[in-house]
Amino acid sequence: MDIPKNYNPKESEPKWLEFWEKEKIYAFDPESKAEVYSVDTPPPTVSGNMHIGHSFSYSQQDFIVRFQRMSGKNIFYPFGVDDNGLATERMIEKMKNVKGQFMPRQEFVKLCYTTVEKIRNDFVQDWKKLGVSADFNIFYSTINKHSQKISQRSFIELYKSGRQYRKEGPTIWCPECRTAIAQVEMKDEEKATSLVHIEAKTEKGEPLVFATTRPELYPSCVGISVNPNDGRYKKYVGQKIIMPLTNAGIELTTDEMIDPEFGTGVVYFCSSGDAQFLDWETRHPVKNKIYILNFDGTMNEKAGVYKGLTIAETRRRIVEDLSRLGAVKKTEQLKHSVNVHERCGTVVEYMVSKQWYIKYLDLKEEFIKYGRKIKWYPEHMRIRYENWINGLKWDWNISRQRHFGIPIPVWYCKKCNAIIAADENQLPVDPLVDKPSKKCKCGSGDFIGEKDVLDTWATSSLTPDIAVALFDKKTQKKLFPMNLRPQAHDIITFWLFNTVAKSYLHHKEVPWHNVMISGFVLDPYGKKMSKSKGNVIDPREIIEKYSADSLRFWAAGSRLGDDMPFQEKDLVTGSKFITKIWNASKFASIHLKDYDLRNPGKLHLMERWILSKLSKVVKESTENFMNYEYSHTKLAAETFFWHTFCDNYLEIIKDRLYNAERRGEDARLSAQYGLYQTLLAITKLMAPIMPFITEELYQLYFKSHENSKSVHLEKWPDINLIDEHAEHIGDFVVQVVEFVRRQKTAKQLSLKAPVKKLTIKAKIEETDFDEVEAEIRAATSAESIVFEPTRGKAPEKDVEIEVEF
RNA sequence: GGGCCCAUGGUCUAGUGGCUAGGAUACGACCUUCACAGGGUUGGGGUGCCGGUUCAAUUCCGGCUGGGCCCACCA
Repeated sequence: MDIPKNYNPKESEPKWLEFWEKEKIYAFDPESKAEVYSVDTPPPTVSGNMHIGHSFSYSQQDFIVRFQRMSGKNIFYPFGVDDNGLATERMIEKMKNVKGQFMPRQEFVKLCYTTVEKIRNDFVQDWKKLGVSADFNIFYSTINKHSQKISQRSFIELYKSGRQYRKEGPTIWCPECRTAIAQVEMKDEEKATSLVHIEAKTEKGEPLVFATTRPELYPSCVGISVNPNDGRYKKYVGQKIIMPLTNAGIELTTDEMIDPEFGTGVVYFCSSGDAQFLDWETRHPVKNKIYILNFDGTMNEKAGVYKGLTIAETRRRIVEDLSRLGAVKKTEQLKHSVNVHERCGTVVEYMVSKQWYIKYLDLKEEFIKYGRKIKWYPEHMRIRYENWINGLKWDWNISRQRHFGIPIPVWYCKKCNAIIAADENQLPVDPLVDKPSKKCKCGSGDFIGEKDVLDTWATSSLTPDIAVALFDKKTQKKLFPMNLRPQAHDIITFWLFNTVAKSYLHHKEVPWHNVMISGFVLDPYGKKMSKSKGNVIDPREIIEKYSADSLRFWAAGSRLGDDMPFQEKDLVTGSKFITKIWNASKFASIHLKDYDLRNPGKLHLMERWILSKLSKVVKESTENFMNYEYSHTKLAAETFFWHTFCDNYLEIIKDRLYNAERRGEDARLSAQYGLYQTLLAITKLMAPIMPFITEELYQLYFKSHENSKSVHLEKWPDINLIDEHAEHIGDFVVQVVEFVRRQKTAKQLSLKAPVKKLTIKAKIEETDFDEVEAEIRAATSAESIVFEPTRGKAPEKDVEIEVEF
């Protein structure tokens, strides 16, 4: 079949997407005997559209998967979406102009469900258009019934094994929005504040001044500390410090965290709303904590006369009252960064309430051990994982006071307060609607359902289980542990770590054998892209303008794990590559019209040369793909194709292809063989990176000779025809041709301008030269060639060339 | 403040203890009917700064500067 003049990705890409889907090219086959390669695909958050960072990292993982598929593996590549998180909740609130907290939970959840259901398909479309070769029929959503069941079962299992417990703990709270928020919802903000120096007295009546930026928390003060090495205060340590206004007596303790340089070197700790306190408390347990804040940010009765006041009012009043007593010694203005709720800008408070935790601090060493059982690509990313584990201070809080999430599957007995977990066979449950399957041990049938939901990470850390559980037990064994977890480096500490933790707790097994960590896309100046900076790039526009293949080609240009600044002009390279391989294939198809895959008995030296070079490129490409170094494969294949194959090989064999009557049919057949084999191999090498153009070329030409339905089901090239001697002679030919080109360019002559006499001295035997003389003559348009072997004469250069025009 | 990573022509990158540091893009010159003007050939242009190890450093080590991600953040 003829190859048309031009290639149009706008027509071609949708055509092949449809073809792949219809022909189920990427379908997982549970019955296949082939080795399984399973991938724990990251489920993107349903909160808008695919961004450029997604297109970068999903392309990179897809290169690897496509390579593994062509290597004969039975690919398990599911696709999920994450739609139970805060991001989704916020998106729905914005889309529908509602506030979840002011709606009945059932109603809000229903709204989320139906909305997400509607947009999910469009959302996933972006990933298909990128050419991600997932089996989109193996699909899950982290809020669907299936995931709810898995997630709730995980909860119950951990509860029964004693790993899951409930206790009072701090929550990050926004007093303005009156809701618990997650760490990711906070941002830093520089705020001007005043540091108030307050004078207390020691037991013996000596003054002791401490400084605070949070005087409003004064009534909840439960501790006061200095640095153990601070000589100024050593003599007071252990004494009761008498606080002005409240007359509370608080023991002066020491703590390493105190910076003697800051303020006065004396710090007070308040059990309400203060993040510092939480850290301090781990070393100084406090029996009688005082909570003075209501969830709406006002003071409660524990604050005494300040009851009912807001934080700001309390602050002003307390400073006034202390001043009246003469206890305020100084007020310094300073700037510091505080955590605020990113949506409303309110400074967050740490409130104490009942929360569910997974106990895992005792497993740090195990987690590190498991991390070392996994192969990391790139290797150094493991260090981030270990740093995170070593720094863990709290158990894993998995409860959230939110609306749209997977319900925590427990009830509390109204009579005896016992916790009743749901039965596994009644999952999924909503304790606010459903009832336990049996009565409480105390005999009561009256329950209160847990209203909190699970944090999104509690579920997304189960993606291997969720995906694998879509199949029967026998198949599951082949799928788990999975082969690969691909993801970006920003969530090593969340998603990756949490998944290892859950896998340890449930299976005593690593969730996957390999992880590949992608980098970030930065803006053209190397800065982070963010919506607020307005420097984001929409990958859909890039695909529209340049094609998905070009975008993927660009994504293949960065080494795994490296961040890459985005510059639109870099997309041009991919488009040019497409044009080049299109035209080269067009050329080949013209000259291969009468070719029927015959293997010529004897190969011409230039064919032995190109096939030897090709063998090395294939070997290099294969090794690099096996090590997740797709960028090296791309570079090797690209350079080989453009320079070795197009610039030199094609130019050199033209004479034999066009002039069979003069050069002989055998010479032509040899060239056809080299042309076919090499171009087919290049097409296959590039198929994982540019799935569309390679499919187009395969379908247009190669398919009639090969027997796969798609290039993506073809066998990965395996060619081993290394011939060092042929390479040496072939390289010599190229060297001569390039030298003559340079001479012509220097004289501003056409490359086809005839050369009167070409004189070559080289360390090459005459017999070898005879084999390639005709090639040199044709490629240089030389009228006469004088060749002289230099042999043992040891000239300065291996090759000396003279050109006479 | 801590951890990890990165630093190569204007821009994006490859690579190496020693050949003339490779490619892409941008730019200049020339070529062009035989696959390709979204082309070909060719040219100029580069190892962030300071120190150390070494016969020799772009490569190894230390520091600095700049950038990225994560963590902790000042009572």
